[in-house]
Amino acid sequence: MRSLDPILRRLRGLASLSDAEVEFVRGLGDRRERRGQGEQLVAEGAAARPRFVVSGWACRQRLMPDGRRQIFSLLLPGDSFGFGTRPALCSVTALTALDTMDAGALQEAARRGAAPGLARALAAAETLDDALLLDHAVRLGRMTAFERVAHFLLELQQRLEIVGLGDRQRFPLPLTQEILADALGLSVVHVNRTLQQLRRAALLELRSGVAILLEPDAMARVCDYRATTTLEPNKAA
Amino acid sequence: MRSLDPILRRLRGLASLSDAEVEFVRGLGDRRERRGQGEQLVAEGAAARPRFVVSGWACRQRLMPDGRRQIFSLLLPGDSFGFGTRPALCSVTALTALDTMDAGALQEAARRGAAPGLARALAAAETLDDALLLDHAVRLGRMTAFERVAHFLLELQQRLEIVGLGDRQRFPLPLTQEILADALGLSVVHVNRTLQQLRRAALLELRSGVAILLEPDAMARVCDYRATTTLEPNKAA
DNA sequence: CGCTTCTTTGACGAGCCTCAAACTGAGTGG
DNA sequence: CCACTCAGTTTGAGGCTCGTCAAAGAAGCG
Repeated sequence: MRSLDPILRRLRGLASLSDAEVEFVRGLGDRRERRGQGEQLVAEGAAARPRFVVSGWACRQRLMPDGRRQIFSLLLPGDSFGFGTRPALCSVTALTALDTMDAGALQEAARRGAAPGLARALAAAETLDDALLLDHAVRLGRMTAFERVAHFLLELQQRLEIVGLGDRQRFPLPLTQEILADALGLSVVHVNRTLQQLRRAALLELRSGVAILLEPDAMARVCDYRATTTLEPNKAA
Repeated sequence: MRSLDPILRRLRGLASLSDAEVEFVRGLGDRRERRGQGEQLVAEGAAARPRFVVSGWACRQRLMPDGRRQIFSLLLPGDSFGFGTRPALCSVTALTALDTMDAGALQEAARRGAAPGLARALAAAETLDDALLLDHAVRLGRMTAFERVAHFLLELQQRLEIVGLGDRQRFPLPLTQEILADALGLSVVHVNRTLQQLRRAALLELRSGVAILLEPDAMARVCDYRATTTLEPNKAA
């Protein structure tokens, strides 16, 4: 089941999994759900069931009554959401067409101790999410528009490379500038101008949904990007 | 032990506690630690031991190499930090002189099922922290300076009232404008001018470390403030 | 008191936003 | 196959918000 690769790559990057655990995840393949762009997967305050993103992009977000939106994080293929038993603190919305997979059985297995590796991977995933949210708060509160965009693109590059959807320089970016604006706390117009600035600086190329970081290291320097990782890197391949 | 009131008030606001559990918390009173203003309580990446703030204010924050600072949340009397077993994602620093109390025994009791009420309260506290962090991200990303300050003051009013350190209008505010600036993603000068704007609008009074919200409801309207609470309010007094 | 920290004020400029309109490209239907 | 539409991107003009720099008050504190 090739389509589960991002999920497995992500989990194995977060903790070592036994062969049985890998098979267990592969066996989850049923219980898919397909959602269209713009559909809400989880409402704020609702009890969510645990799921993985199989393909497509989603986000956690909140809307203000006057229409302003803040995106807290992007959910990429391989990412999980709805774990933990509490009601959702923000809504989850599909940014593109989306395939998700139910992970209730996985959560249950981890909970009762049947899959220690998976349990560790899920805990690490949660920690990583929290760390990325702090990174995001720093972007929003203390970085310039130029730094925010660069920093955000570097984060996406890293996360997508981990799940096998991009390399060190190139990755899919199926987002409108409006979505970037709502994630980065900027206006659409200013996102547009900032992207042009990155292009003029020969740091970035954008072509039909693909981003190319021409000089990732230089880009990381201008925004003080440092990869956010968990502390237990996977020792196994 | 009157000094433990904020802690007990907060926990009982998050979940119903048995009498035994209340006594258990009271019995924790030893193992205090006193820290001076500016001291770091937890370093980023360090393993933290669980503690309560008994008195004084602290914050979670990150520093950028060039000196920029982002404050993620304030820790008020009654607040806990260092729970959970993972290394700290950001540092914790005393904003005033500070008294903390070790809560290792409490965490242990909750973990092994000996104190279900306390366990629920701790889980609710964590959820609330997460929710407040999302509120904060919305402030940083999508609110004007005026809205940010108003919204932040309303949050503080609510949290302090819960722990018995203020009423509907009045509460202690032992923060410099620089700290407010680093929390709200603004410059000190602009925080100053925004506070004056709130005073001119007859919404706020500040006198020697005490804030007075002259019209909390009007203030809540201008920044669309809605109290962030957990879903299990305490039924008992 | 004299020092330091914090607050306040002014002047100025840059960053970012808003409004508005033109442009592009990918459907879509005639 | 060609308008036509619609979402998204780009550009321009103008202005407000907010930041920076600098210095003057005010307020704690030893």
